[in-house]
Amino acid sequence: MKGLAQELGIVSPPAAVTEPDAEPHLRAADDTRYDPTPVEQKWAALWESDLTRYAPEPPTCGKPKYYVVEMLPYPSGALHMGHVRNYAIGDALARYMWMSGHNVLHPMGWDSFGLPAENAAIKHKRQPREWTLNNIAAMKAQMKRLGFSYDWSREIATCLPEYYRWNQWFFLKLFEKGLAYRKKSKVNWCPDCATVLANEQVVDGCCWRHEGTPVEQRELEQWSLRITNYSEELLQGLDKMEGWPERVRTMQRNWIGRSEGANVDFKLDGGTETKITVFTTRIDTIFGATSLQLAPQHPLVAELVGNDPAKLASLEQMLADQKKAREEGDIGSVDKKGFFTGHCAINPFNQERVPIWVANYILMDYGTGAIMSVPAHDERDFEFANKYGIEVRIVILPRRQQEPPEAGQPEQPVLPFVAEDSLLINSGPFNGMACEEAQKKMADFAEQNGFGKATITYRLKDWGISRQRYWGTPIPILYCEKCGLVPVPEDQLPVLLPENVEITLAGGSPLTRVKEFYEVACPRCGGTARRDSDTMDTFVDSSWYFYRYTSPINTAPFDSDIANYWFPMDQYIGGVEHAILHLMYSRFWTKFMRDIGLVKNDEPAQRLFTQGMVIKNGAKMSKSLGNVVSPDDMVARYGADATRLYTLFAAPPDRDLDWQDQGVEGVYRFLSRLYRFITENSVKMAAGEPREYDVAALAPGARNVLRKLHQTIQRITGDFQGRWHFNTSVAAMMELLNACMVKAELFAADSAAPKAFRAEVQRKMVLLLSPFAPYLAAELWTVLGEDANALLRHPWPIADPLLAKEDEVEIVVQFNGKLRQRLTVAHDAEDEAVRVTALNDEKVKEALAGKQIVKVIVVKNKLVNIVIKG
RNA sequence: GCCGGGAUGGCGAAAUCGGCAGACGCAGCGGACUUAAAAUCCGCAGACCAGAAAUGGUUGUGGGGGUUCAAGUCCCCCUCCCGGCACCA
Repeated sequence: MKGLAQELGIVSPPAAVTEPDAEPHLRAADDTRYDPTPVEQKWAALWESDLTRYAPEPPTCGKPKYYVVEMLPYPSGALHMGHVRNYAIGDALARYMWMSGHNVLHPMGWDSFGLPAENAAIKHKRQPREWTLNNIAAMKAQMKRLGFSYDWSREIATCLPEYYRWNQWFFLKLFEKGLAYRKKSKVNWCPDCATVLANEQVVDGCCWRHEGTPVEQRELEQWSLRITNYSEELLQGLDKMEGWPERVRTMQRNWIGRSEGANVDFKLDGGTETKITVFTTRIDTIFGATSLQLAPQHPLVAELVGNDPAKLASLEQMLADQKKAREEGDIGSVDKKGFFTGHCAINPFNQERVPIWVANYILMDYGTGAIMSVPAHDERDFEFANKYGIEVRIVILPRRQQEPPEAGQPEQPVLPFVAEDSLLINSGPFNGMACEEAQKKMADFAEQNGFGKATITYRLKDWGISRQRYWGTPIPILYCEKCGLVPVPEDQLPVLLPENVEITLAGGSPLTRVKEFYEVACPRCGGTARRDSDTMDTFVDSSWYFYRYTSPINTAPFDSDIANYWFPMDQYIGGVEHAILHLMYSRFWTKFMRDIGLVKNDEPAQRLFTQGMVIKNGAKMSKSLGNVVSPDDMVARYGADATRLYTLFAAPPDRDLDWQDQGVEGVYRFLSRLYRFITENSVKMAAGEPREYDVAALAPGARNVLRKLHQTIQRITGDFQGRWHFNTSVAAMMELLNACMVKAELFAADSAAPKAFRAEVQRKMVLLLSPFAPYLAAELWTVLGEDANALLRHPWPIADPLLAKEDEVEIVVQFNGKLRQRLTVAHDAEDEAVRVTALNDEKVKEALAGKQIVKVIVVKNKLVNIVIKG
């Protein structure tokens, strides 16, 4: 299969990864250190020529499948260290899985639509397509140089028609099922992007891409996807997703923001049938409602306010304040303001008249945009009521205060009093009920009498996907003068994005200016129609790309049978910044695909891993801070292996990593030592040569090295199967090498140690190294006379617990928990024997003189603690 | 305010089950090799006190309390840092 760039006919040759001459001091004439560049380039070239090297086997191979994906990058032009870290983690895991007998799928692709390409087009006068494809070529070259084990034959780029036509296909399916709909509404508009943003893309009132650019509210008609149809399932699913970090699950729960309550209709006083529906989570306090509060944008406000100039002015002011607060990002701290409309409504529970107010703290886009205000039992209502002198009526009391211990009035609770572990008072027929019971009974009562019902409200909103930009997937919809809205027939997909379009950030969607695209004949009536000129949010692209990897075919988004073999992903790896956006959208997409029969899984990924950021000098790497470390520079100086290994060694993968240039050097020194250790003492075994040897006959020094080897296998295998703390895996390899170097004579040419023993140590060291530093591993495997091409699927070494076990252990003797003496005893020695040994030790006896022993605690292989008095 | 995650030498960190705190590495110091340097190799190294030294003692995992023979680890309270949500009715 051809490579992607080839297939496309890349406009200019891929930018070579430049490897400037390394620092002179690293390459002195008699420098004995490992020079990674020629070695790594040799293997990179060999691996490049073998396109099926990292291809999975067919599902019938009988091996357990393992599907690991790292989040695909945006092709900005160059990899940064965060990418390297992300991919080094995934690559180590993929290689370990191959070696432990799995059928591994490990693909890579490009999230290649998006605004930066348009900005580059404006700034450098280059076409987004050309710019993007060149970036892909450059970054792919970097990835190959880094030695990642991707099956490039499955590479996808979301900006290509082969891919985005399926976005369009999905859109039509969503439209067919009523899950894609058009609505005119207030939307978030970023003036710098010159386009609309989804709610998820607004951070503190500003654009997620342009910190400090406040998002404006504009009234626009655009396409939305009904992700809210899945609110409940998206929420419920989180409980079962134990392979996902709690942090991400919590963030998604917060984002979905489910709250249980009830809608209640208040009729307008004055005989009309007009109703105001409020949403409340505390219907049990409805007898304490002393006003209704409407959001300034509430549709009824205009009618209630009429043309009273004072009220109109207040309303205007309120809207302006809200806008300002939103732009400053401190909505919560704004002073509560409001005014009485002059109208009242009727509380359906007690037929009381309650005044209707408009208040700036009521949000139109949550619940119904109207609330019943219960000042006694809600903090915000309390504050508002005090300011405007609205009645405060207590309708619940803490249980213990229901029957005062002494005569007299029950003690007043401190207001506002919100505890749900309370009982109702002043609530007519509901008096004496517990809050929880009342909530149910009152909602039922409302429903039976037709003025309300139990309701669940979510904070999650539908996903607005229209973008007024060029570089994205065209929305496959036409607007015909006669037929109205017409979906593009499926067999006419893809709707190709036109090329050579003039890009500006002004004047709405660039596509409206491309006549041959914009103006078309209606497929139904042949009359004049125009295309939807918006493109899709790029989060559509990334919502399903990992399915496409499994079978990039041209008759469907992917082959369902093959997808069902690989899905769910066993492991998904990426940055936590996608916790809500991408990870919520792709869960939604999976559920939709399941519902139309494309896949069987409910969730895309069994396990999710979110790696920490790479920072330097305590701050995120950025050009403006001048603290960016270029992977190319590191690769040129220390090699790909050392660069990757350092990203794993410097910190546990889930924590932020503070980059230190000298740290890479340390890891590089380790690789050099290992290189020298094996090349200078290499033990090659012939094909039929026996690999067995008598362990019991090994000299103590050799036995210690063998023990350390098996302990190292245990530790590294444990890290892969457990917490992924590869920093300790690397440390363990360093310890093993140190142990070998200390006993260098064991491996010298004239060594008395069995050849098979020496070979075993060297071979297993290389096997352990290979998931982390594949180039050096391949080189050393060859040095040992083995076939480096077979290394990828060579069985992972298995630790022998008997060989790993210590014969003797050092235990400590404590007096009341304080260390007093160290003793060496046999491993697993009987507690009683250890106790006797400890108590008979000269130093211990001396220290015990005149003291009374209260108790002696023996912990096997650890310590003896003597509890003394006096 | 609510939720989640953190705080361990000069620095990155380790200690996976309550049992020797500081593995491994960086930086540092001392030594070997070298005309010299680089590279490499060997050794020292939490802090404080005593000692010429070997060594001995005290103290020490953000702060305070508790449980325990024993706490970086478990419980309660507090401080600070990072992330998410936040006038969500």
